[in-house]
Amino acid sequence: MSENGGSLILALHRAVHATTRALAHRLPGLDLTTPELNVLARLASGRTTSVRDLAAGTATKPSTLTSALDRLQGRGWVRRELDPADRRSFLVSLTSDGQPVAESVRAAMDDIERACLAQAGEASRDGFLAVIRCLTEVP
Amino acid sequence: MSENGGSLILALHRAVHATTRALAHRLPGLDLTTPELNVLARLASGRTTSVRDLAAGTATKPSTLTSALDRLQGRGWVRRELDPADRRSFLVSLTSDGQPVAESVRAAMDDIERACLAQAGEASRDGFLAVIRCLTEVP
DNA sequence: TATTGTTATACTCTATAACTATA
DNA sequence: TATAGTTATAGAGTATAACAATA
Repeated sequence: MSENGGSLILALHRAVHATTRALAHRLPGLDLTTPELNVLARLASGRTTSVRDLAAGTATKPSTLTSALDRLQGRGWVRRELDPADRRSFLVSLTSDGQPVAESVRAAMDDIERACLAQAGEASRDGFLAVIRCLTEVP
Repeated sequence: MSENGGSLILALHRAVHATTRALAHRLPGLDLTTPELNVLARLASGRTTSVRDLAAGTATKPSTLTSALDRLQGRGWVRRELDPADRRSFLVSLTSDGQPVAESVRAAMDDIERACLAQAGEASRDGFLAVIRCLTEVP
């Protein structure tokens, strides 16, 4: 496999590209972009969230989410309702049509992660998450 | 920090976005895109490579590299020479102007990684790389 | 006939700023 | 005055296919 570049950050980038392709391969015909996948994965638990929370949780810009949510809503998979407690804000949730789609996305992610941890060893998980966490919080 | 989503893949995506911003912050005025950063980081060691190798090493499409290399070449930082051994292929390398730029990119990446490992513990590195490696190779 | 790299195309993401409505 | 979300804009990435030159 030639050379790895010796950089955690370069390795990180390669992994994102690879998992994006692996997800597309496991979800044929769904034709979902990365932000759409991330939104569905986060909603799969049945949670209702604001756009702001989705932006923070999926590391995408609110303006990117607007169009991603537009597409998901256009497919009938996601719903936006005004939050009665703060009418500037939306409550984003899955529709009954969207629920199984989101679950299949989540299942594909879990499948990849399970296969990966089985190979790398469960013990690797902690080290992975520790490095990910500090890379995510680096100023 | 609200919620993490419990997914290695979502965590991976957040980390990439965060490191991209951290790099831009540490290299003000350089105005480099992600593929450009990756190319410079890979060339920083003085290595000469083909576009094909760069594509594999940075996880970007050859068609993306064409425009990234065009911009780096336009800034006088990178050079493309025909490979005499295979005249379909280019030898891509840094110019003398590009060398210090590439080294500063590499230094910024190393800086982030060092700070991160100091916090997470050197022992985390192996687990991180093991998970990254299998995520990168997942079919 | 296969491979290297470029070009072309369509769609999406990123980043930023301006804007509306609400707080 | 600040915040939530949308809209607008410009530049770039992604994916794919077609293409020329070379192998």
